[in-house]
Amino acid sequence: MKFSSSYEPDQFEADIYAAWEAAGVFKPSVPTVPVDNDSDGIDDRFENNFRHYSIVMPPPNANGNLHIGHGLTVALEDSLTRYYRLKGASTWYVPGADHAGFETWVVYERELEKSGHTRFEYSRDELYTRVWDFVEMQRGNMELQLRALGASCSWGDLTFTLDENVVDRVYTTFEKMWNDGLIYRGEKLVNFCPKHQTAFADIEVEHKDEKGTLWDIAYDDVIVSTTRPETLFGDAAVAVNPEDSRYKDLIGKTVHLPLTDREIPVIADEHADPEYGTGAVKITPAHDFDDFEVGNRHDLPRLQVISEDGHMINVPEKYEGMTTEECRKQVLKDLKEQDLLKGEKKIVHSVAHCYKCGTVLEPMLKEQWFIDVEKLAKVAIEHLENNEIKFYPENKQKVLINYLGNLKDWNISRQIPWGIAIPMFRKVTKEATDEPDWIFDRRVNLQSIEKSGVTYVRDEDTFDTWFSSSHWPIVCTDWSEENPTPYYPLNVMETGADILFAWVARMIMMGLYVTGEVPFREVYLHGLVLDEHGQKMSKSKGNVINPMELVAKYGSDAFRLGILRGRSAGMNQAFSENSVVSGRNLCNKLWNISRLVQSIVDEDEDVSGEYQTNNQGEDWICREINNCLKEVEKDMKTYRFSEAVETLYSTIWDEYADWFLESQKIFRNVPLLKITLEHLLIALHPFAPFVTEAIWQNLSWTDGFIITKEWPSKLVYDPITAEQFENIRTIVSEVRTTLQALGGSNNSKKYGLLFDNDSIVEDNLLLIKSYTKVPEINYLNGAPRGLRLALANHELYLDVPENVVNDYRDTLTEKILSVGRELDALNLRMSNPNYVEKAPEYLVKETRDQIKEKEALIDRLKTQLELI
RNA sequence: GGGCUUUUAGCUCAGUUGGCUAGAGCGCAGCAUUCACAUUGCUGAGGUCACAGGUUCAAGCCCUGUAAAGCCCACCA
Repeated sequence: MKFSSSYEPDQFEADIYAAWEAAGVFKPSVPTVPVDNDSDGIDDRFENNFRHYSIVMPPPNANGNLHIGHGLTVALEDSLTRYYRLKGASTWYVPGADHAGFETWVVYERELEKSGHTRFEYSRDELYTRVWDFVEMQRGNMELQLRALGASCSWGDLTFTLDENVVDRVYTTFEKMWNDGLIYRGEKLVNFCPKHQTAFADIEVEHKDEKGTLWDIAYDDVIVSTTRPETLFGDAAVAVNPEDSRYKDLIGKTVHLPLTDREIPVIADEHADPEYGTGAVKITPAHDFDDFEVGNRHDLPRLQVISEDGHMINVPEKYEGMTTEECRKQVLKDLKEQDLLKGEKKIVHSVAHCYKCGTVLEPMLKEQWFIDVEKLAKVAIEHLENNEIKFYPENKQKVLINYLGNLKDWNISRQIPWGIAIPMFRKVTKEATDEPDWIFDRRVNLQSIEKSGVTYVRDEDTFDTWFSSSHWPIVCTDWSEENPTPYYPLNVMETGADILFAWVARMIMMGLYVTGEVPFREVYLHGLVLDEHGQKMSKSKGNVINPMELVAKYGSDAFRLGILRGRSAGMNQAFSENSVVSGRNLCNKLWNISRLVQSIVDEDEDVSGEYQTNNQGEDWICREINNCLKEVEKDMKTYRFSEAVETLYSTIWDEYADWFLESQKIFRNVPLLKITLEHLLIALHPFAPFVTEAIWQNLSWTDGFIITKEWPSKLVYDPITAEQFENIRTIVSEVRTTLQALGGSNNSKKYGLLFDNDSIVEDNLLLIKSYTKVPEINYLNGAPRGLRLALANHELYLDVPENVVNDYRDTLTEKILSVGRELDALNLRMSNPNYVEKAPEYLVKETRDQIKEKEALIDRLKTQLELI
């Protein structure tokens, strides 16, 4: 006997994981590149879908630790992987690590600052090397944590987002897009973080409502309203609404720009809202997104008055070099002195912030690389509307289509050194007028290149990480034009619902652009893991749960079972340690179940051979296990993880342990015990990989690894006999309930049972005795006495003395009343002719049968009451 | 301003094409104790399914509206 009395996860987990890895069981069993594919008459596509199962991990930050969301991701993805592996598919779960461009850069820059240095002391290339080393030092942590969570991923295929093949693929796509005219260099307003000195894509910007002030400033006869007086030096016009009668006469004239000697035109534009402020608005094309558009419509000059580091430039000397904040104060003061400040109002408006440091973002005129997304989005929408990708939850499909329909061009330039260098070189030889201003070249290790006597220097920017990660399904599966792997498209993309737009949308666009196919067949989006009160976890609130601590405390399986509990696609749901405790309990229960089965097997060592069923309980458990397997299969197909776990939980605990195993203490059926336990272990394995493998390795008769076994086939049993077991369960339950209802303590020790002619009871005396724990069951000699079990309707009596029976009168009366109420409801339904006519026949028949049953039950209960 | 989601037991959630007496885990109350497991077993209490209408023989589920909570998108100077 190798089983200790409780399951101790830390005694097994590390060894088991190491053994799996050593045995190579995580690798796909069918090669990932196509082998010579002889025609065997089977449709390749069908065969591919049938035999391969591929899933890639959303790459965790190589530099960080896993958080609770990663814990959920791994629990979901690994359960799928293990399930399909058991189902016989060649599964390929590709792990990844993210260089996390901006995130990591922020961390690194903080380290630099701590050591008293700044980014300006180093060249871009030096910084890149330094960050690389910094990340390299940390990288192992994340991988160890994935192992502790039990991720059965193919480690040899781990993809880092800066791997050579990733960079190659990204450059190939970029070159193709450049040649296709989908990439352009544009001077546009971009959201710029003055602290981090980089631009962002629209999607990375965090808008927050903030209190601000709306000032009214007199520009001659026109009073404009603005929240940013300091930008007035960049004004190119004043706009009024063409329908606004107040200003009609002014359109086309000029007004004097305060604090300067400039005159600017008054223009008519829809942008000006007559209802807002004074109805006249100053137009600053270089520092406001709306104004930029207005400027384009009216061909206005873009005057930049704020530098990238947030200081005033190109302004009257007095203001030159001030920060925007200082300048605002000074401008307001000067305006007031000249009596040009006509009013102020407190307002709440939405302000763009850096999602990392919270700094207010400055709209900044910059030359950047943009992707013209219109065509890409259009193709993506077509495929989505064609239902080529199935979404869980379903509604995200529409949400995504809607998003893609309104997408603006995508800024892919970032001014940070940590990332994939943009492979573009700018012409610096001025005389070469015939040559293009920019050329594509992969030699980004060079700062400058020569081409037919012309010198070009490399753009120092790097790619937005979403640009490279939009290739994730392609690069992880090593797809290529020459060798399109059967593992692409992925069977499923599992990731967070919060990055539907940032990542999923872009993977779809890029997958279609590069391969012509959608990158995955299904998408499962998980929601946020909230704390137990439904609050978002955050460091500042101090409610962050570290998954690795829970793994250490309760075991990896317990964590996985716990985090899957009560969770459904796309929903932000609460999580508490309780659910992990319940998972831990299940593991221990299964361990002890196995311990008991093993002990029976040990005692009856010589029994072997095929299983067969010999009594009601045995047929019944076969039926229940079959149902459970069917349910789990259905749940896995529809990504209902929580339900799958719940089904297994109750089958293992409430049915196998509480009913079947108890019966097996009397009837021992070793072959059946073995096969049923194996079935349950295999079925639970996707969710609780370690404890099931630990048990598998400890059982005397099993061999190999459970991880590579076959998903159980259905058990053979007799359905009629199985159903008879329900009788026994009803009898036992009624005995228990009645004993409890009698009040007092130790009832099950005090009273025995009496039975009369009743084959079910007679055949199962020992079993009933064992379940109910009554001291004895005797044949009833003479007239019935005690309490007859009226619900179960069997010739079985609780042998209790008359005074105790009397105490039971109230319970009985109450029972008669409640059954009577149910009967009334049924009769009412039948008295409705529409019901009898329109409801399906089987329902009407069912109602009739139930009425009969209830009537009979009331009769029995009444008879009994009279007897008392 | 547009869109999405949620509202079911004390808490966290199921309830898949409408079908009768709405489920689970945790928590709570009572009973049990040399039994594989106290990380246990047995029993029980607890719900006008947010609200108001409507469709239907039948509504937690479908439709309309209201309220509350949360999220996303958008240029409000």
